[in-house]
This record gives sequence, C-alpha cells and structure tokens, in this order.
Amino acid sequence: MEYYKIDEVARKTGLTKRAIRYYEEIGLFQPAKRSEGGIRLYTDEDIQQLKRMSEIREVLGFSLQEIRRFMELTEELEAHRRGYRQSDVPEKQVEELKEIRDTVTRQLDMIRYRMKKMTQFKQELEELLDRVNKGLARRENQ
Amino acid sequence: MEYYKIDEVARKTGLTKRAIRYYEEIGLFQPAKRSEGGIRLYTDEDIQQLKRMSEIREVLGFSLQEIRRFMELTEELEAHRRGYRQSDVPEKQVEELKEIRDTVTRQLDMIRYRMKKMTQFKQELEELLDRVNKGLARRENQ
DNA sequence: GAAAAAATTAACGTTAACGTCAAGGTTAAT
DNA sequence: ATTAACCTTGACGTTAACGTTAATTTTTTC
Repeated sequence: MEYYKIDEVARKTGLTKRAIRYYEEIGLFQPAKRSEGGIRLYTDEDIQQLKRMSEIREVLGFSLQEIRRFMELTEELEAHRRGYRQSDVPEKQVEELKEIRDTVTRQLDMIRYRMKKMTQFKQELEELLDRVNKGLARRENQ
Repeated sequence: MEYYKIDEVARKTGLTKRAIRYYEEIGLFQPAKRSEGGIRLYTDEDIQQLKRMSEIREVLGFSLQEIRRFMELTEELEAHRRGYRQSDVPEKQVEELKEIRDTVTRQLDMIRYRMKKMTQFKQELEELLDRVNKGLARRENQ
C-alpha cells in the first residue's frame, strides 16, 4: 500500500498541515501509521476521510466535536453489523440503536431546514442578479 | 409606530441581548432610534432584518463581515434604483453594478455547491436511518 | 416618589480552531 | 556523509463572537 506524508495530504485535502495535526491532537483523526522515525503516514482512504470531514465542516458548519459524533455514527453502525450482533446484551443494543436513530433524525431535520432556507436565499439572489444584469444591459445600450 | 426594547427583540429574534448590542458596536446594525434616556428602540422591520441576519449566519455560515456585505447589496441596489440613476457619473455606476454582479455570482456558486453536497449528506443519512430502523424492527419482532 | 425591574456602558474573560515561531530530529538527494 | 528539504513536538499568539460581571441610569410599577 502507498503512504503519503503530511505535506501531500494537505495539498490533496485542502486542509493545512497544522489543521491535520490538530485533528490528531484532539483525537479526531489518527494517521494510518508512523514511520520508524515518527513521521505521520497516510493512506488514500485517510485522505478521503479527511476530505469528507472538511466538507462536512464547510457545508454543514459543524464544529469538530459534532464532526466527531457524525463520523462515529457510521462506525457504530458498522460495529453493530459485524461484531456483537449475537453476543452483547440485547437491551444495550437497542438503547444504542435508538440513540443513533435520534441523533440522525435531528441531523436530518437540521439539514432539511437549512436546505429550505438556502433555497429561499438562492431565489432572492437570483432575482437580484437579474435586476443587476438588466441595469447593466440598459446602460450598455446607449 | 410601535417600538420594542431589547429584551423583547431578543426573544423575538432568538439572538441574545449581548449579540444585538455587539452587532451595533461593530456597526452592523443600528436600532431605529433611542429614547430620551438612551434606551435602544426597535421597530418590527428591525426585528425582521435581525432575524434575517441570524438565519444567514446559521444557514450559510457567513461571518458578520460577510453578512454586512450581503446586507449592503440589497441597499446598494435600492440606491441605484431611486437616487443617482440620472445624476452620478455613468462610469462609476457601471463599475458598481459589475462589482455587485460578481459578488452575487460568487455567492450563488457557493450556495449551489453547498446544496449539492448537502443533498449527498442527506441521502447518506437517510440510508443510515433506514438501516437503523430495520435493525430496531428486527429486534422488536422477537 | 420609592422601590423594583430593566436598560446602559465599560471592561475583562472565554472558546474553538487553528497560525506562527523555535529548536531539533528524519529522509532524500547529491 | 553532508546538505537541503521536510518532519517532529512544544508552546505561545490570534481572531471572531460573544459571555459575564459590575457599577450606573432609566423606566415602570405600586
């Protein structure tokens, strides 16, 4: 497998090196491994995940704490599928699933609300742009 | 006309009193007027505008600086319509209109990009929610 | 008109998310 | 085996957007 050092990861993700190290510092994202000398090494999958985190932050405006929760959801569900489906205490499983469901539901509500509002802003801006363009055309036809 | 004091404005907009005063402090938003004794008085229109600013911040993640620019756009266009349509130097008018057009175009691009990404996240979450619900149903049918 | 309730300014505090050195260790290229 | 280029870990600095507290004024209510 191929490994990348932090500078290339920064270029490929659009994050700064400092940000990537910071995410590790607060326990948000660990590199695939380190070299003998302690240099951070990342895989392509790592890069995809960092990109995803960056997009979530940019688009949804999540804090890093919220992103952590968001990323955990996928993981938790994966765990449910594989691991302790048969093993663990059933009650605890249901509780966990319900909590996931509630979190996801809240996030979906928020996304729907924002998309609705965004559509409004978009329309307003499109009308505004239209008026501006008409004003410009009028001035150039003279 | 009816006037409201800051406490009521805060309740009606969802902003805190501190935030409202801060917006004034940085020159982002001025109340309609003050009382003799210096107490801030707001109109219904003020409240609508504050609500709008709050939504822009929440949904688009704009900084207060960006919100200022955003609010100025509408105003500038208003000015163009009424005031110096005939009076001012035509060259300057065209420059201003072009700048507005460019700003709005950039904002629209950004909104379209975000809505696209949001739609993706929404789909992912809906699928995830689906799987969670199926998991829960399976557990309750036993 | 006195007391309570709410408003004002001023000023310092807080938090997240990095930016920016500095001092030193690792790796790659000659 | 040197450099040069890149990496590491501290550790302190910065910025936006308020929160909080305190000391005074204004307004409202009884």
